[in-house]
Amino acid sequence: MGVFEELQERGLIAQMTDENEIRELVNSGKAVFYIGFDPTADSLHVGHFMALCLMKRLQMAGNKPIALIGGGTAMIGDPSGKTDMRKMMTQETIQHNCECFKKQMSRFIDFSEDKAMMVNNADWLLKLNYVELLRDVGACFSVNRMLTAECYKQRMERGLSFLEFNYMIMQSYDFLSLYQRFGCNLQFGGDDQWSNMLGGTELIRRKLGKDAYAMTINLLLNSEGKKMGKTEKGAVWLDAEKTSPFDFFQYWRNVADDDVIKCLKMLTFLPMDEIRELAKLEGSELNKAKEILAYELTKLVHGQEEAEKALEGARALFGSKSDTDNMPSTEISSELFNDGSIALVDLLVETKLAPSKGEARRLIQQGGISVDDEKITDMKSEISLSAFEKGFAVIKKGKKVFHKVILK
RNA sequence: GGGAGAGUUCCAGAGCGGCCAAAUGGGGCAGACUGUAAAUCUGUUGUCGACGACUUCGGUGGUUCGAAUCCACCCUCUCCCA
Repeated sequence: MGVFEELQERGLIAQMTDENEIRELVNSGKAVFYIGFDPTADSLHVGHFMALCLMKRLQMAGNKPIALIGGGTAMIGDPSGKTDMRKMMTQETIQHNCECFKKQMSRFIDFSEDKAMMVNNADWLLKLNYVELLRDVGACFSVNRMLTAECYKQRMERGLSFLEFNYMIMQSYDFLSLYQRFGCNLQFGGDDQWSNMLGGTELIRRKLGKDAYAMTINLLLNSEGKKMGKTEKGAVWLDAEKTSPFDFFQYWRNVADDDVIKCLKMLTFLPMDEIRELAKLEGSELNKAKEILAYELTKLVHGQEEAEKALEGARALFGSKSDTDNMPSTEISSELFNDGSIALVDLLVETKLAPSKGEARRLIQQGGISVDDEKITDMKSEISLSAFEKGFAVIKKGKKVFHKVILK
């Protein structure tokens, strides 16, 4: 079984320009392909992670990946599938984000010995001359055709600026450039990129009379059809500073029953045989599969050590043992105490368990807060220094959020 | 360039001089039930020294005892005509 078949079986493949050609290229291990990442934030998130996994899978099969960082395209902003216009990003922010991306990517992909490359499209896009580009590339695009592209559909109702409209041209130009520089004739990406990618293959055909191919992978959607990897608080980041390994672990530990197997298939490197076994589990047994999913992903993103810690921490907490070593924590100084005690409300705000005192009061009133396993419902409660005799206290918010408060 | 309309709290979307911290729905948070799942039901959802006070309805000024609501100018967006 080739890598292509494996991708297929894992449910990753969404659309392709030419199945046979792509299968051939990829399975023979001779493909040079690229995936683009626009630095729109200072950390990669789960969506990027899928693409990185794809890269890794193909790299393991002998193919050569090019990671394209979109320092140039980020200046434009991809309108695909977006309902609103993006805020324009400053050049400094983009530069900063590029650096962050680079760092994170090198952890997943092996860039040594020319086994993979990393390039930034700012290197060629920013130098472009407007009129030259129009004559060179603009002539190859039909506005009529572009307007019918799926990715602009939502925007046709709410408005699309000329700036964003050009995104497709920029991405197409990238593909052309990479083809010419590195012989890259394959582009992969999320399914929302399909139109943009087709633009590239067509540009190459028109300009060079050569064939290039594109393939998209399915977006990670949950059983309700919403994008996964997002929480109310924003994306689930790969940066440990932005999403702690414990929270990351918990996110996957808590996926819906219907989504576990899909996630295992699409996001982990577990052999398919093993996944098929797990797929037989039913009811509460599925919790095992969830635990494996969470562990595997945390291991991939944060390393084995962090994954073990998160797993043990979670087990201890939910298994009512008293292991507090791996719990998210906040250090507070005794200066915050007045006459040997601090209002619980203030403590909740201090630990960021509640964004405001009002919210903190509500949590307490509704019975959502316990301190050292003791439920507290009086919103005027004070926590005295004596509660910290062992050096710390554990606050539990709701059913799943644990937090250790350490006294300094 | 001409004309028409819109901008409200996390989102969608009511309100069109006082009864508005602002209907309703979604989302979030918490409670019950459970398997750290889903569904369901209940409560809650601007801030604070909290039966009260303070700051919010694109921005800046104005009218008024009183403005999200009326007026002027500005900004942004949508639509129609060119």
